[in-house]
Amino acid sequence: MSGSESVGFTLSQLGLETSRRFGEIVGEIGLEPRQFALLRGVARWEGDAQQAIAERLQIPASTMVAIVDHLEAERLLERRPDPTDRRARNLYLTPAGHKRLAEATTLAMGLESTICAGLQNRKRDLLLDLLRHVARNLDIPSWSLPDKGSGERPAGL
Amino acid sequence: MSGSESVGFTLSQLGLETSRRFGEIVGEIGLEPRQFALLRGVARWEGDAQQAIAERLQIPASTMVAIVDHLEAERLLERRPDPTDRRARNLYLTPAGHKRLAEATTLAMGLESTICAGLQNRKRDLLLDLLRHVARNLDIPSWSLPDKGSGERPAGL
DNA sequence: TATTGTTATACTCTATAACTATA
DNA sequence: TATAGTTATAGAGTATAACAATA
Repeated sequence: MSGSESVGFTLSQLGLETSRRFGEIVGEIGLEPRQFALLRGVARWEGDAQQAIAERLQIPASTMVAIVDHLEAERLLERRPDPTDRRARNLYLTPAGHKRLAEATTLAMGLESTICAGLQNRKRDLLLDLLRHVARNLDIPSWSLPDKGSGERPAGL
Repeated sequence: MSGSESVGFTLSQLGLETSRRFGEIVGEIGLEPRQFALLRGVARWEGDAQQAIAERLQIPASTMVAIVDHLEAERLLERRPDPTDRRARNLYLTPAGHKRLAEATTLAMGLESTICAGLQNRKRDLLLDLLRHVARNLDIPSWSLPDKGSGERPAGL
């Protein structure tokens, strides 16, 4: 973790730098990483209540309010009253929200290309396999990791 | 970075979890990750001035004061006056500091074992090679990554 | 004038708990 | 009573800039 030849240390460095780069890149179109994560979440669970989505993304309720406020002020998503429960606010992406999410996704794919530059497909797959092995060693639940076509997908960075 | 099959997303997840685990583990012997990083830095550059070490670890001067205060209160390191510059304070590990650093290093090696469990040496080396390739793609300077026996080593997580 | 270490301060981030309106 | 969303608030963490001693 801390010395030479350490997988742990290298992973923590690369993870930090990857997150930093991602934040920098989506920042160019005016998004913070967790705003991007929320746009993805709303796209995935469109029409669900604000707190239901917050819970799945592990965002505290009070923090959620601020993020939704901001994205709503930018007209990227909307709160709509729930017809069957007047306490609840259901979340929907606006057309602008869909567009912004698509842009951010494109940027994320660009970063993925940068990260994997010079790796043949076979080596990239090998790397992913090895990383998934490590994920299991760290007890990272599979639903929080990308994998081949199984059900739930992660909502963001 | 955000979707399935993404190296970027997986790296950021693993990096976060690795750092979290490391913090948890060294926490058991009363250290925070950056306190560990500083102990390592002082061991590596023992006798150098407080700010010189802070700069190498990219710790702001005012933050450094608090960390050194704490470690000095715990008698893990000492400030000693510089005989040639009365403004400067040179840092030294105490015997207890050396001991604590060794304990933390042992714990870090344990985490490394957990991370790499079930990987043959050949696969582990392959993983490290692939991660170094990614590091180059991300312009992470080689001096900040563990590598085979070259000069400067990273000071901590 | 510049630099070392320190202190004070301001700022961000986040979570906790109180509050309202509903259920 | 309990829950959805909101607001207010307090805490941690961190950086910025002012300060005293020394170069």
